[in-house]
Amino acid sequence: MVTTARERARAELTAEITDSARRQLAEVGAAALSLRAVARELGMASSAVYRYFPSRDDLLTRLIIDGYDDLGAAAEAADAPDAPPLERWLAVCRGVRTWARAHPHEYALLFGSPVPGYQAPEDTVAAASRVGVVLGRILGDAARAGALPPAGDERDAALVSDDAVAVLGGEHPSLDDAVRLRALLAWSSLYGAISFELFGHFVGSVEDGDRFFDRAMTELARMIGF
Amino acid sequence: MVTTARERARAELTAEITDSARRQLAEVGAAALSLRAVARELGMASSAVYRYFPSRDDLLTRLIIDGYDDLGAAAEAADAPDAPPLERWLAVCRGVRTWARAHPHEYALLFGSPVPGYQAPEDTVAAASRVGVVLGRILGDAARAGALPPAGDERDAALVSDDAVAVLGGEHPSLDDAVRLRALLAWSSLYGAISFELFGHFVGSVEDGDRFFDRAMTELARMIGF
DNA sequence: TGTTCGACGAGAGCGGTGCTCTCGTTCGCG
DNA sequence: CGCGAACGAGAGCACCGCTCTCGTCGAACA
Repeated sequence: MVTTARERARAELTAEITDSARRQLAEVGAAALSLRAVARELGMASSAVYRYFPSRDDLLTRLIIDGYDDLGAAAEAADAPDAPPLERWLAVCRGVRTWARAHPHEYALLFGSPVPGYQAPEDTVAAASRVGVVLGRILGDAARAGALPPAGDERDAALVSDDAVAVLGGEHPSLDDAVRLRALLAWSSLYGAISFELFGHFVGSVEDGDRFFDRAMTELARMIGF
Repeated sequence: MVTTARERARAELTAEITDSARRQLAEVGAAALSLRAVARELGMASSAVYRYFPSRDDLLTRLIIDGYDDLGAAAEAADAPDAPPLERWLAVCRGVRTWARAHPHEYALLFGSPVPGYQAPEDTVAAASRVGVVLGRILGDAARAGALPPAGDERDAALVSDDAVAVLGGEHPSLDDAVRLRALLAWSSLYGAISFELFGHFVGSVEDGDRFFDRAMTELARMIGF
C-alpha cells in the first residue's frame, strides 16, 4: 500500500484546511467561521474546499473532534497519577479550566449551544469521553486505594448507564451508583462553573475567579468523597 | 400625555416583530433566526424592520431579555415560600429544568455560547438575576429560620462580591462566604446539569434523566447545607 | 388651518454566505 | 496507452444583514 502523490496532496490539503479553519475558529468563533474565508486564505476556489469537506458542518465536526481530543490531552497531562485523589481531581479541573480559558471559542463550540444541524455523536463520542475517562480513573484509583468511604452495593440501573459505570471505576465495593451519580454531577458542575465564568454569568458575583474555582472544585471533591 | 395612533401602531408592530422572532427562535434556533424571514412572515419589506430594531443583534437582545424574564417568572412560580428549604430548592430546580426542556432554543440562547457580538449586559443583567434572587431568597429564609448550620463570620471579599452577598441572604450569622460560595457553585451546577442534559453530553451515561436530576439537585442541596 | 419635518414602508442594491453545477485538466490504475 | 475518477476554477442560485433612496403620510407647530 503505497501512498500516491495525489493521496499525500489530499492529506496535506485537508490538514491545511483544518488548520486554517482552526485558526479562524480561534479568532472569530464558530458562528463567523466561513468556508469561503478558509478557501480565500488558502488561495483556492470555495468550491474546491467541498472536495474535502462535503459541508460546513462537516468541517465544524472535524474541529469539534479535534477540540475534544486537545482538551482530553490537556486533562490527561494535568493528571498526576501518584498524587492523592483530591490533588488529582483539582489538577484535572484546573487543567480543563486553563484549556477553556486559552481556547474560549473551541470551548464554546464543544460545550455551548449545539450547532443547528445536530452533529452526529458517533464520531465525537470517543474523543469527547477522554476527560471523562481521566475523571473515572481518579475515581477508580481512589476506590482501590481505599480513599473512598465504603458504600452499599446499590445498583440503580435506571440512573447511571452500564457504560458510565465501566468508565467510572467499574464494579468496586467502594463505588455504588450514589457515588457515581455524584461523580457525574461533579463532572457537569465543573463545566457549569467554567461555562458561567467564560460566558459572563459570574460577572458581578465572583471577584477572584481563580480562588473561587479552586474552592468550588474542592467543594465538589468533598461531595464526591475525596 | 396621549398616545398617538402612530405610537400605538409602532408598539403593536414592535410586539408583532418580537412575537414572530420568538416563534422562529423556538422553531429553528437563534443561529438560523433571520430578520428577513420575520419581515416575510409579517408581510413587510425587510428594510422596514430596521425602523424598529437597528440590527439583528438588538432583536436577539430583546429575545434574551424576554427569555430571562420568562425563566425568572417560572422559577418564582415554582418556589413555595412556606416549604422547607430543601423542598423549595428542589422545586425551583425542577422549575428551571422544566422551562429549559420546554424552551430549548431559548435556553441555549441564554446559557449556551454567547452571540458573536457580545450582548450588552446592562439591559440583560436585571432580567437575568431573577432566578438568582429566588435562590438567594431561599438561602436567606433558611438562614433566618435557623435551618442552616451556623458558620464563622468569615468575609472573604475577594471571593464573592458585595452584590452577590446582598442577593444571597444578606449579612446573616448563619451565612459566611463559604456558604455563599457553595450556593453560587450550586447555582452554576444546576445549569451545568441542565446544559449537559439538553446539549446531549449525558447521552450514554444517564438513563433516567428525571430521577438523575432530582437526586443530583438533592446532592447539591446537601452541599449547601439544606 | 396650512405647512413643514420626521417617521414610515418599499424597493434596489452591496457584499457576504453555503452550496451546486459544469467544464477543462491531470493523475493513477488497468 | 487509454480511460475514468479526482481535482480546481468559475459561474450561478438563493439567502443573509444592512444601507440608501424615494415617495407617502401623520403630527406637531406657526
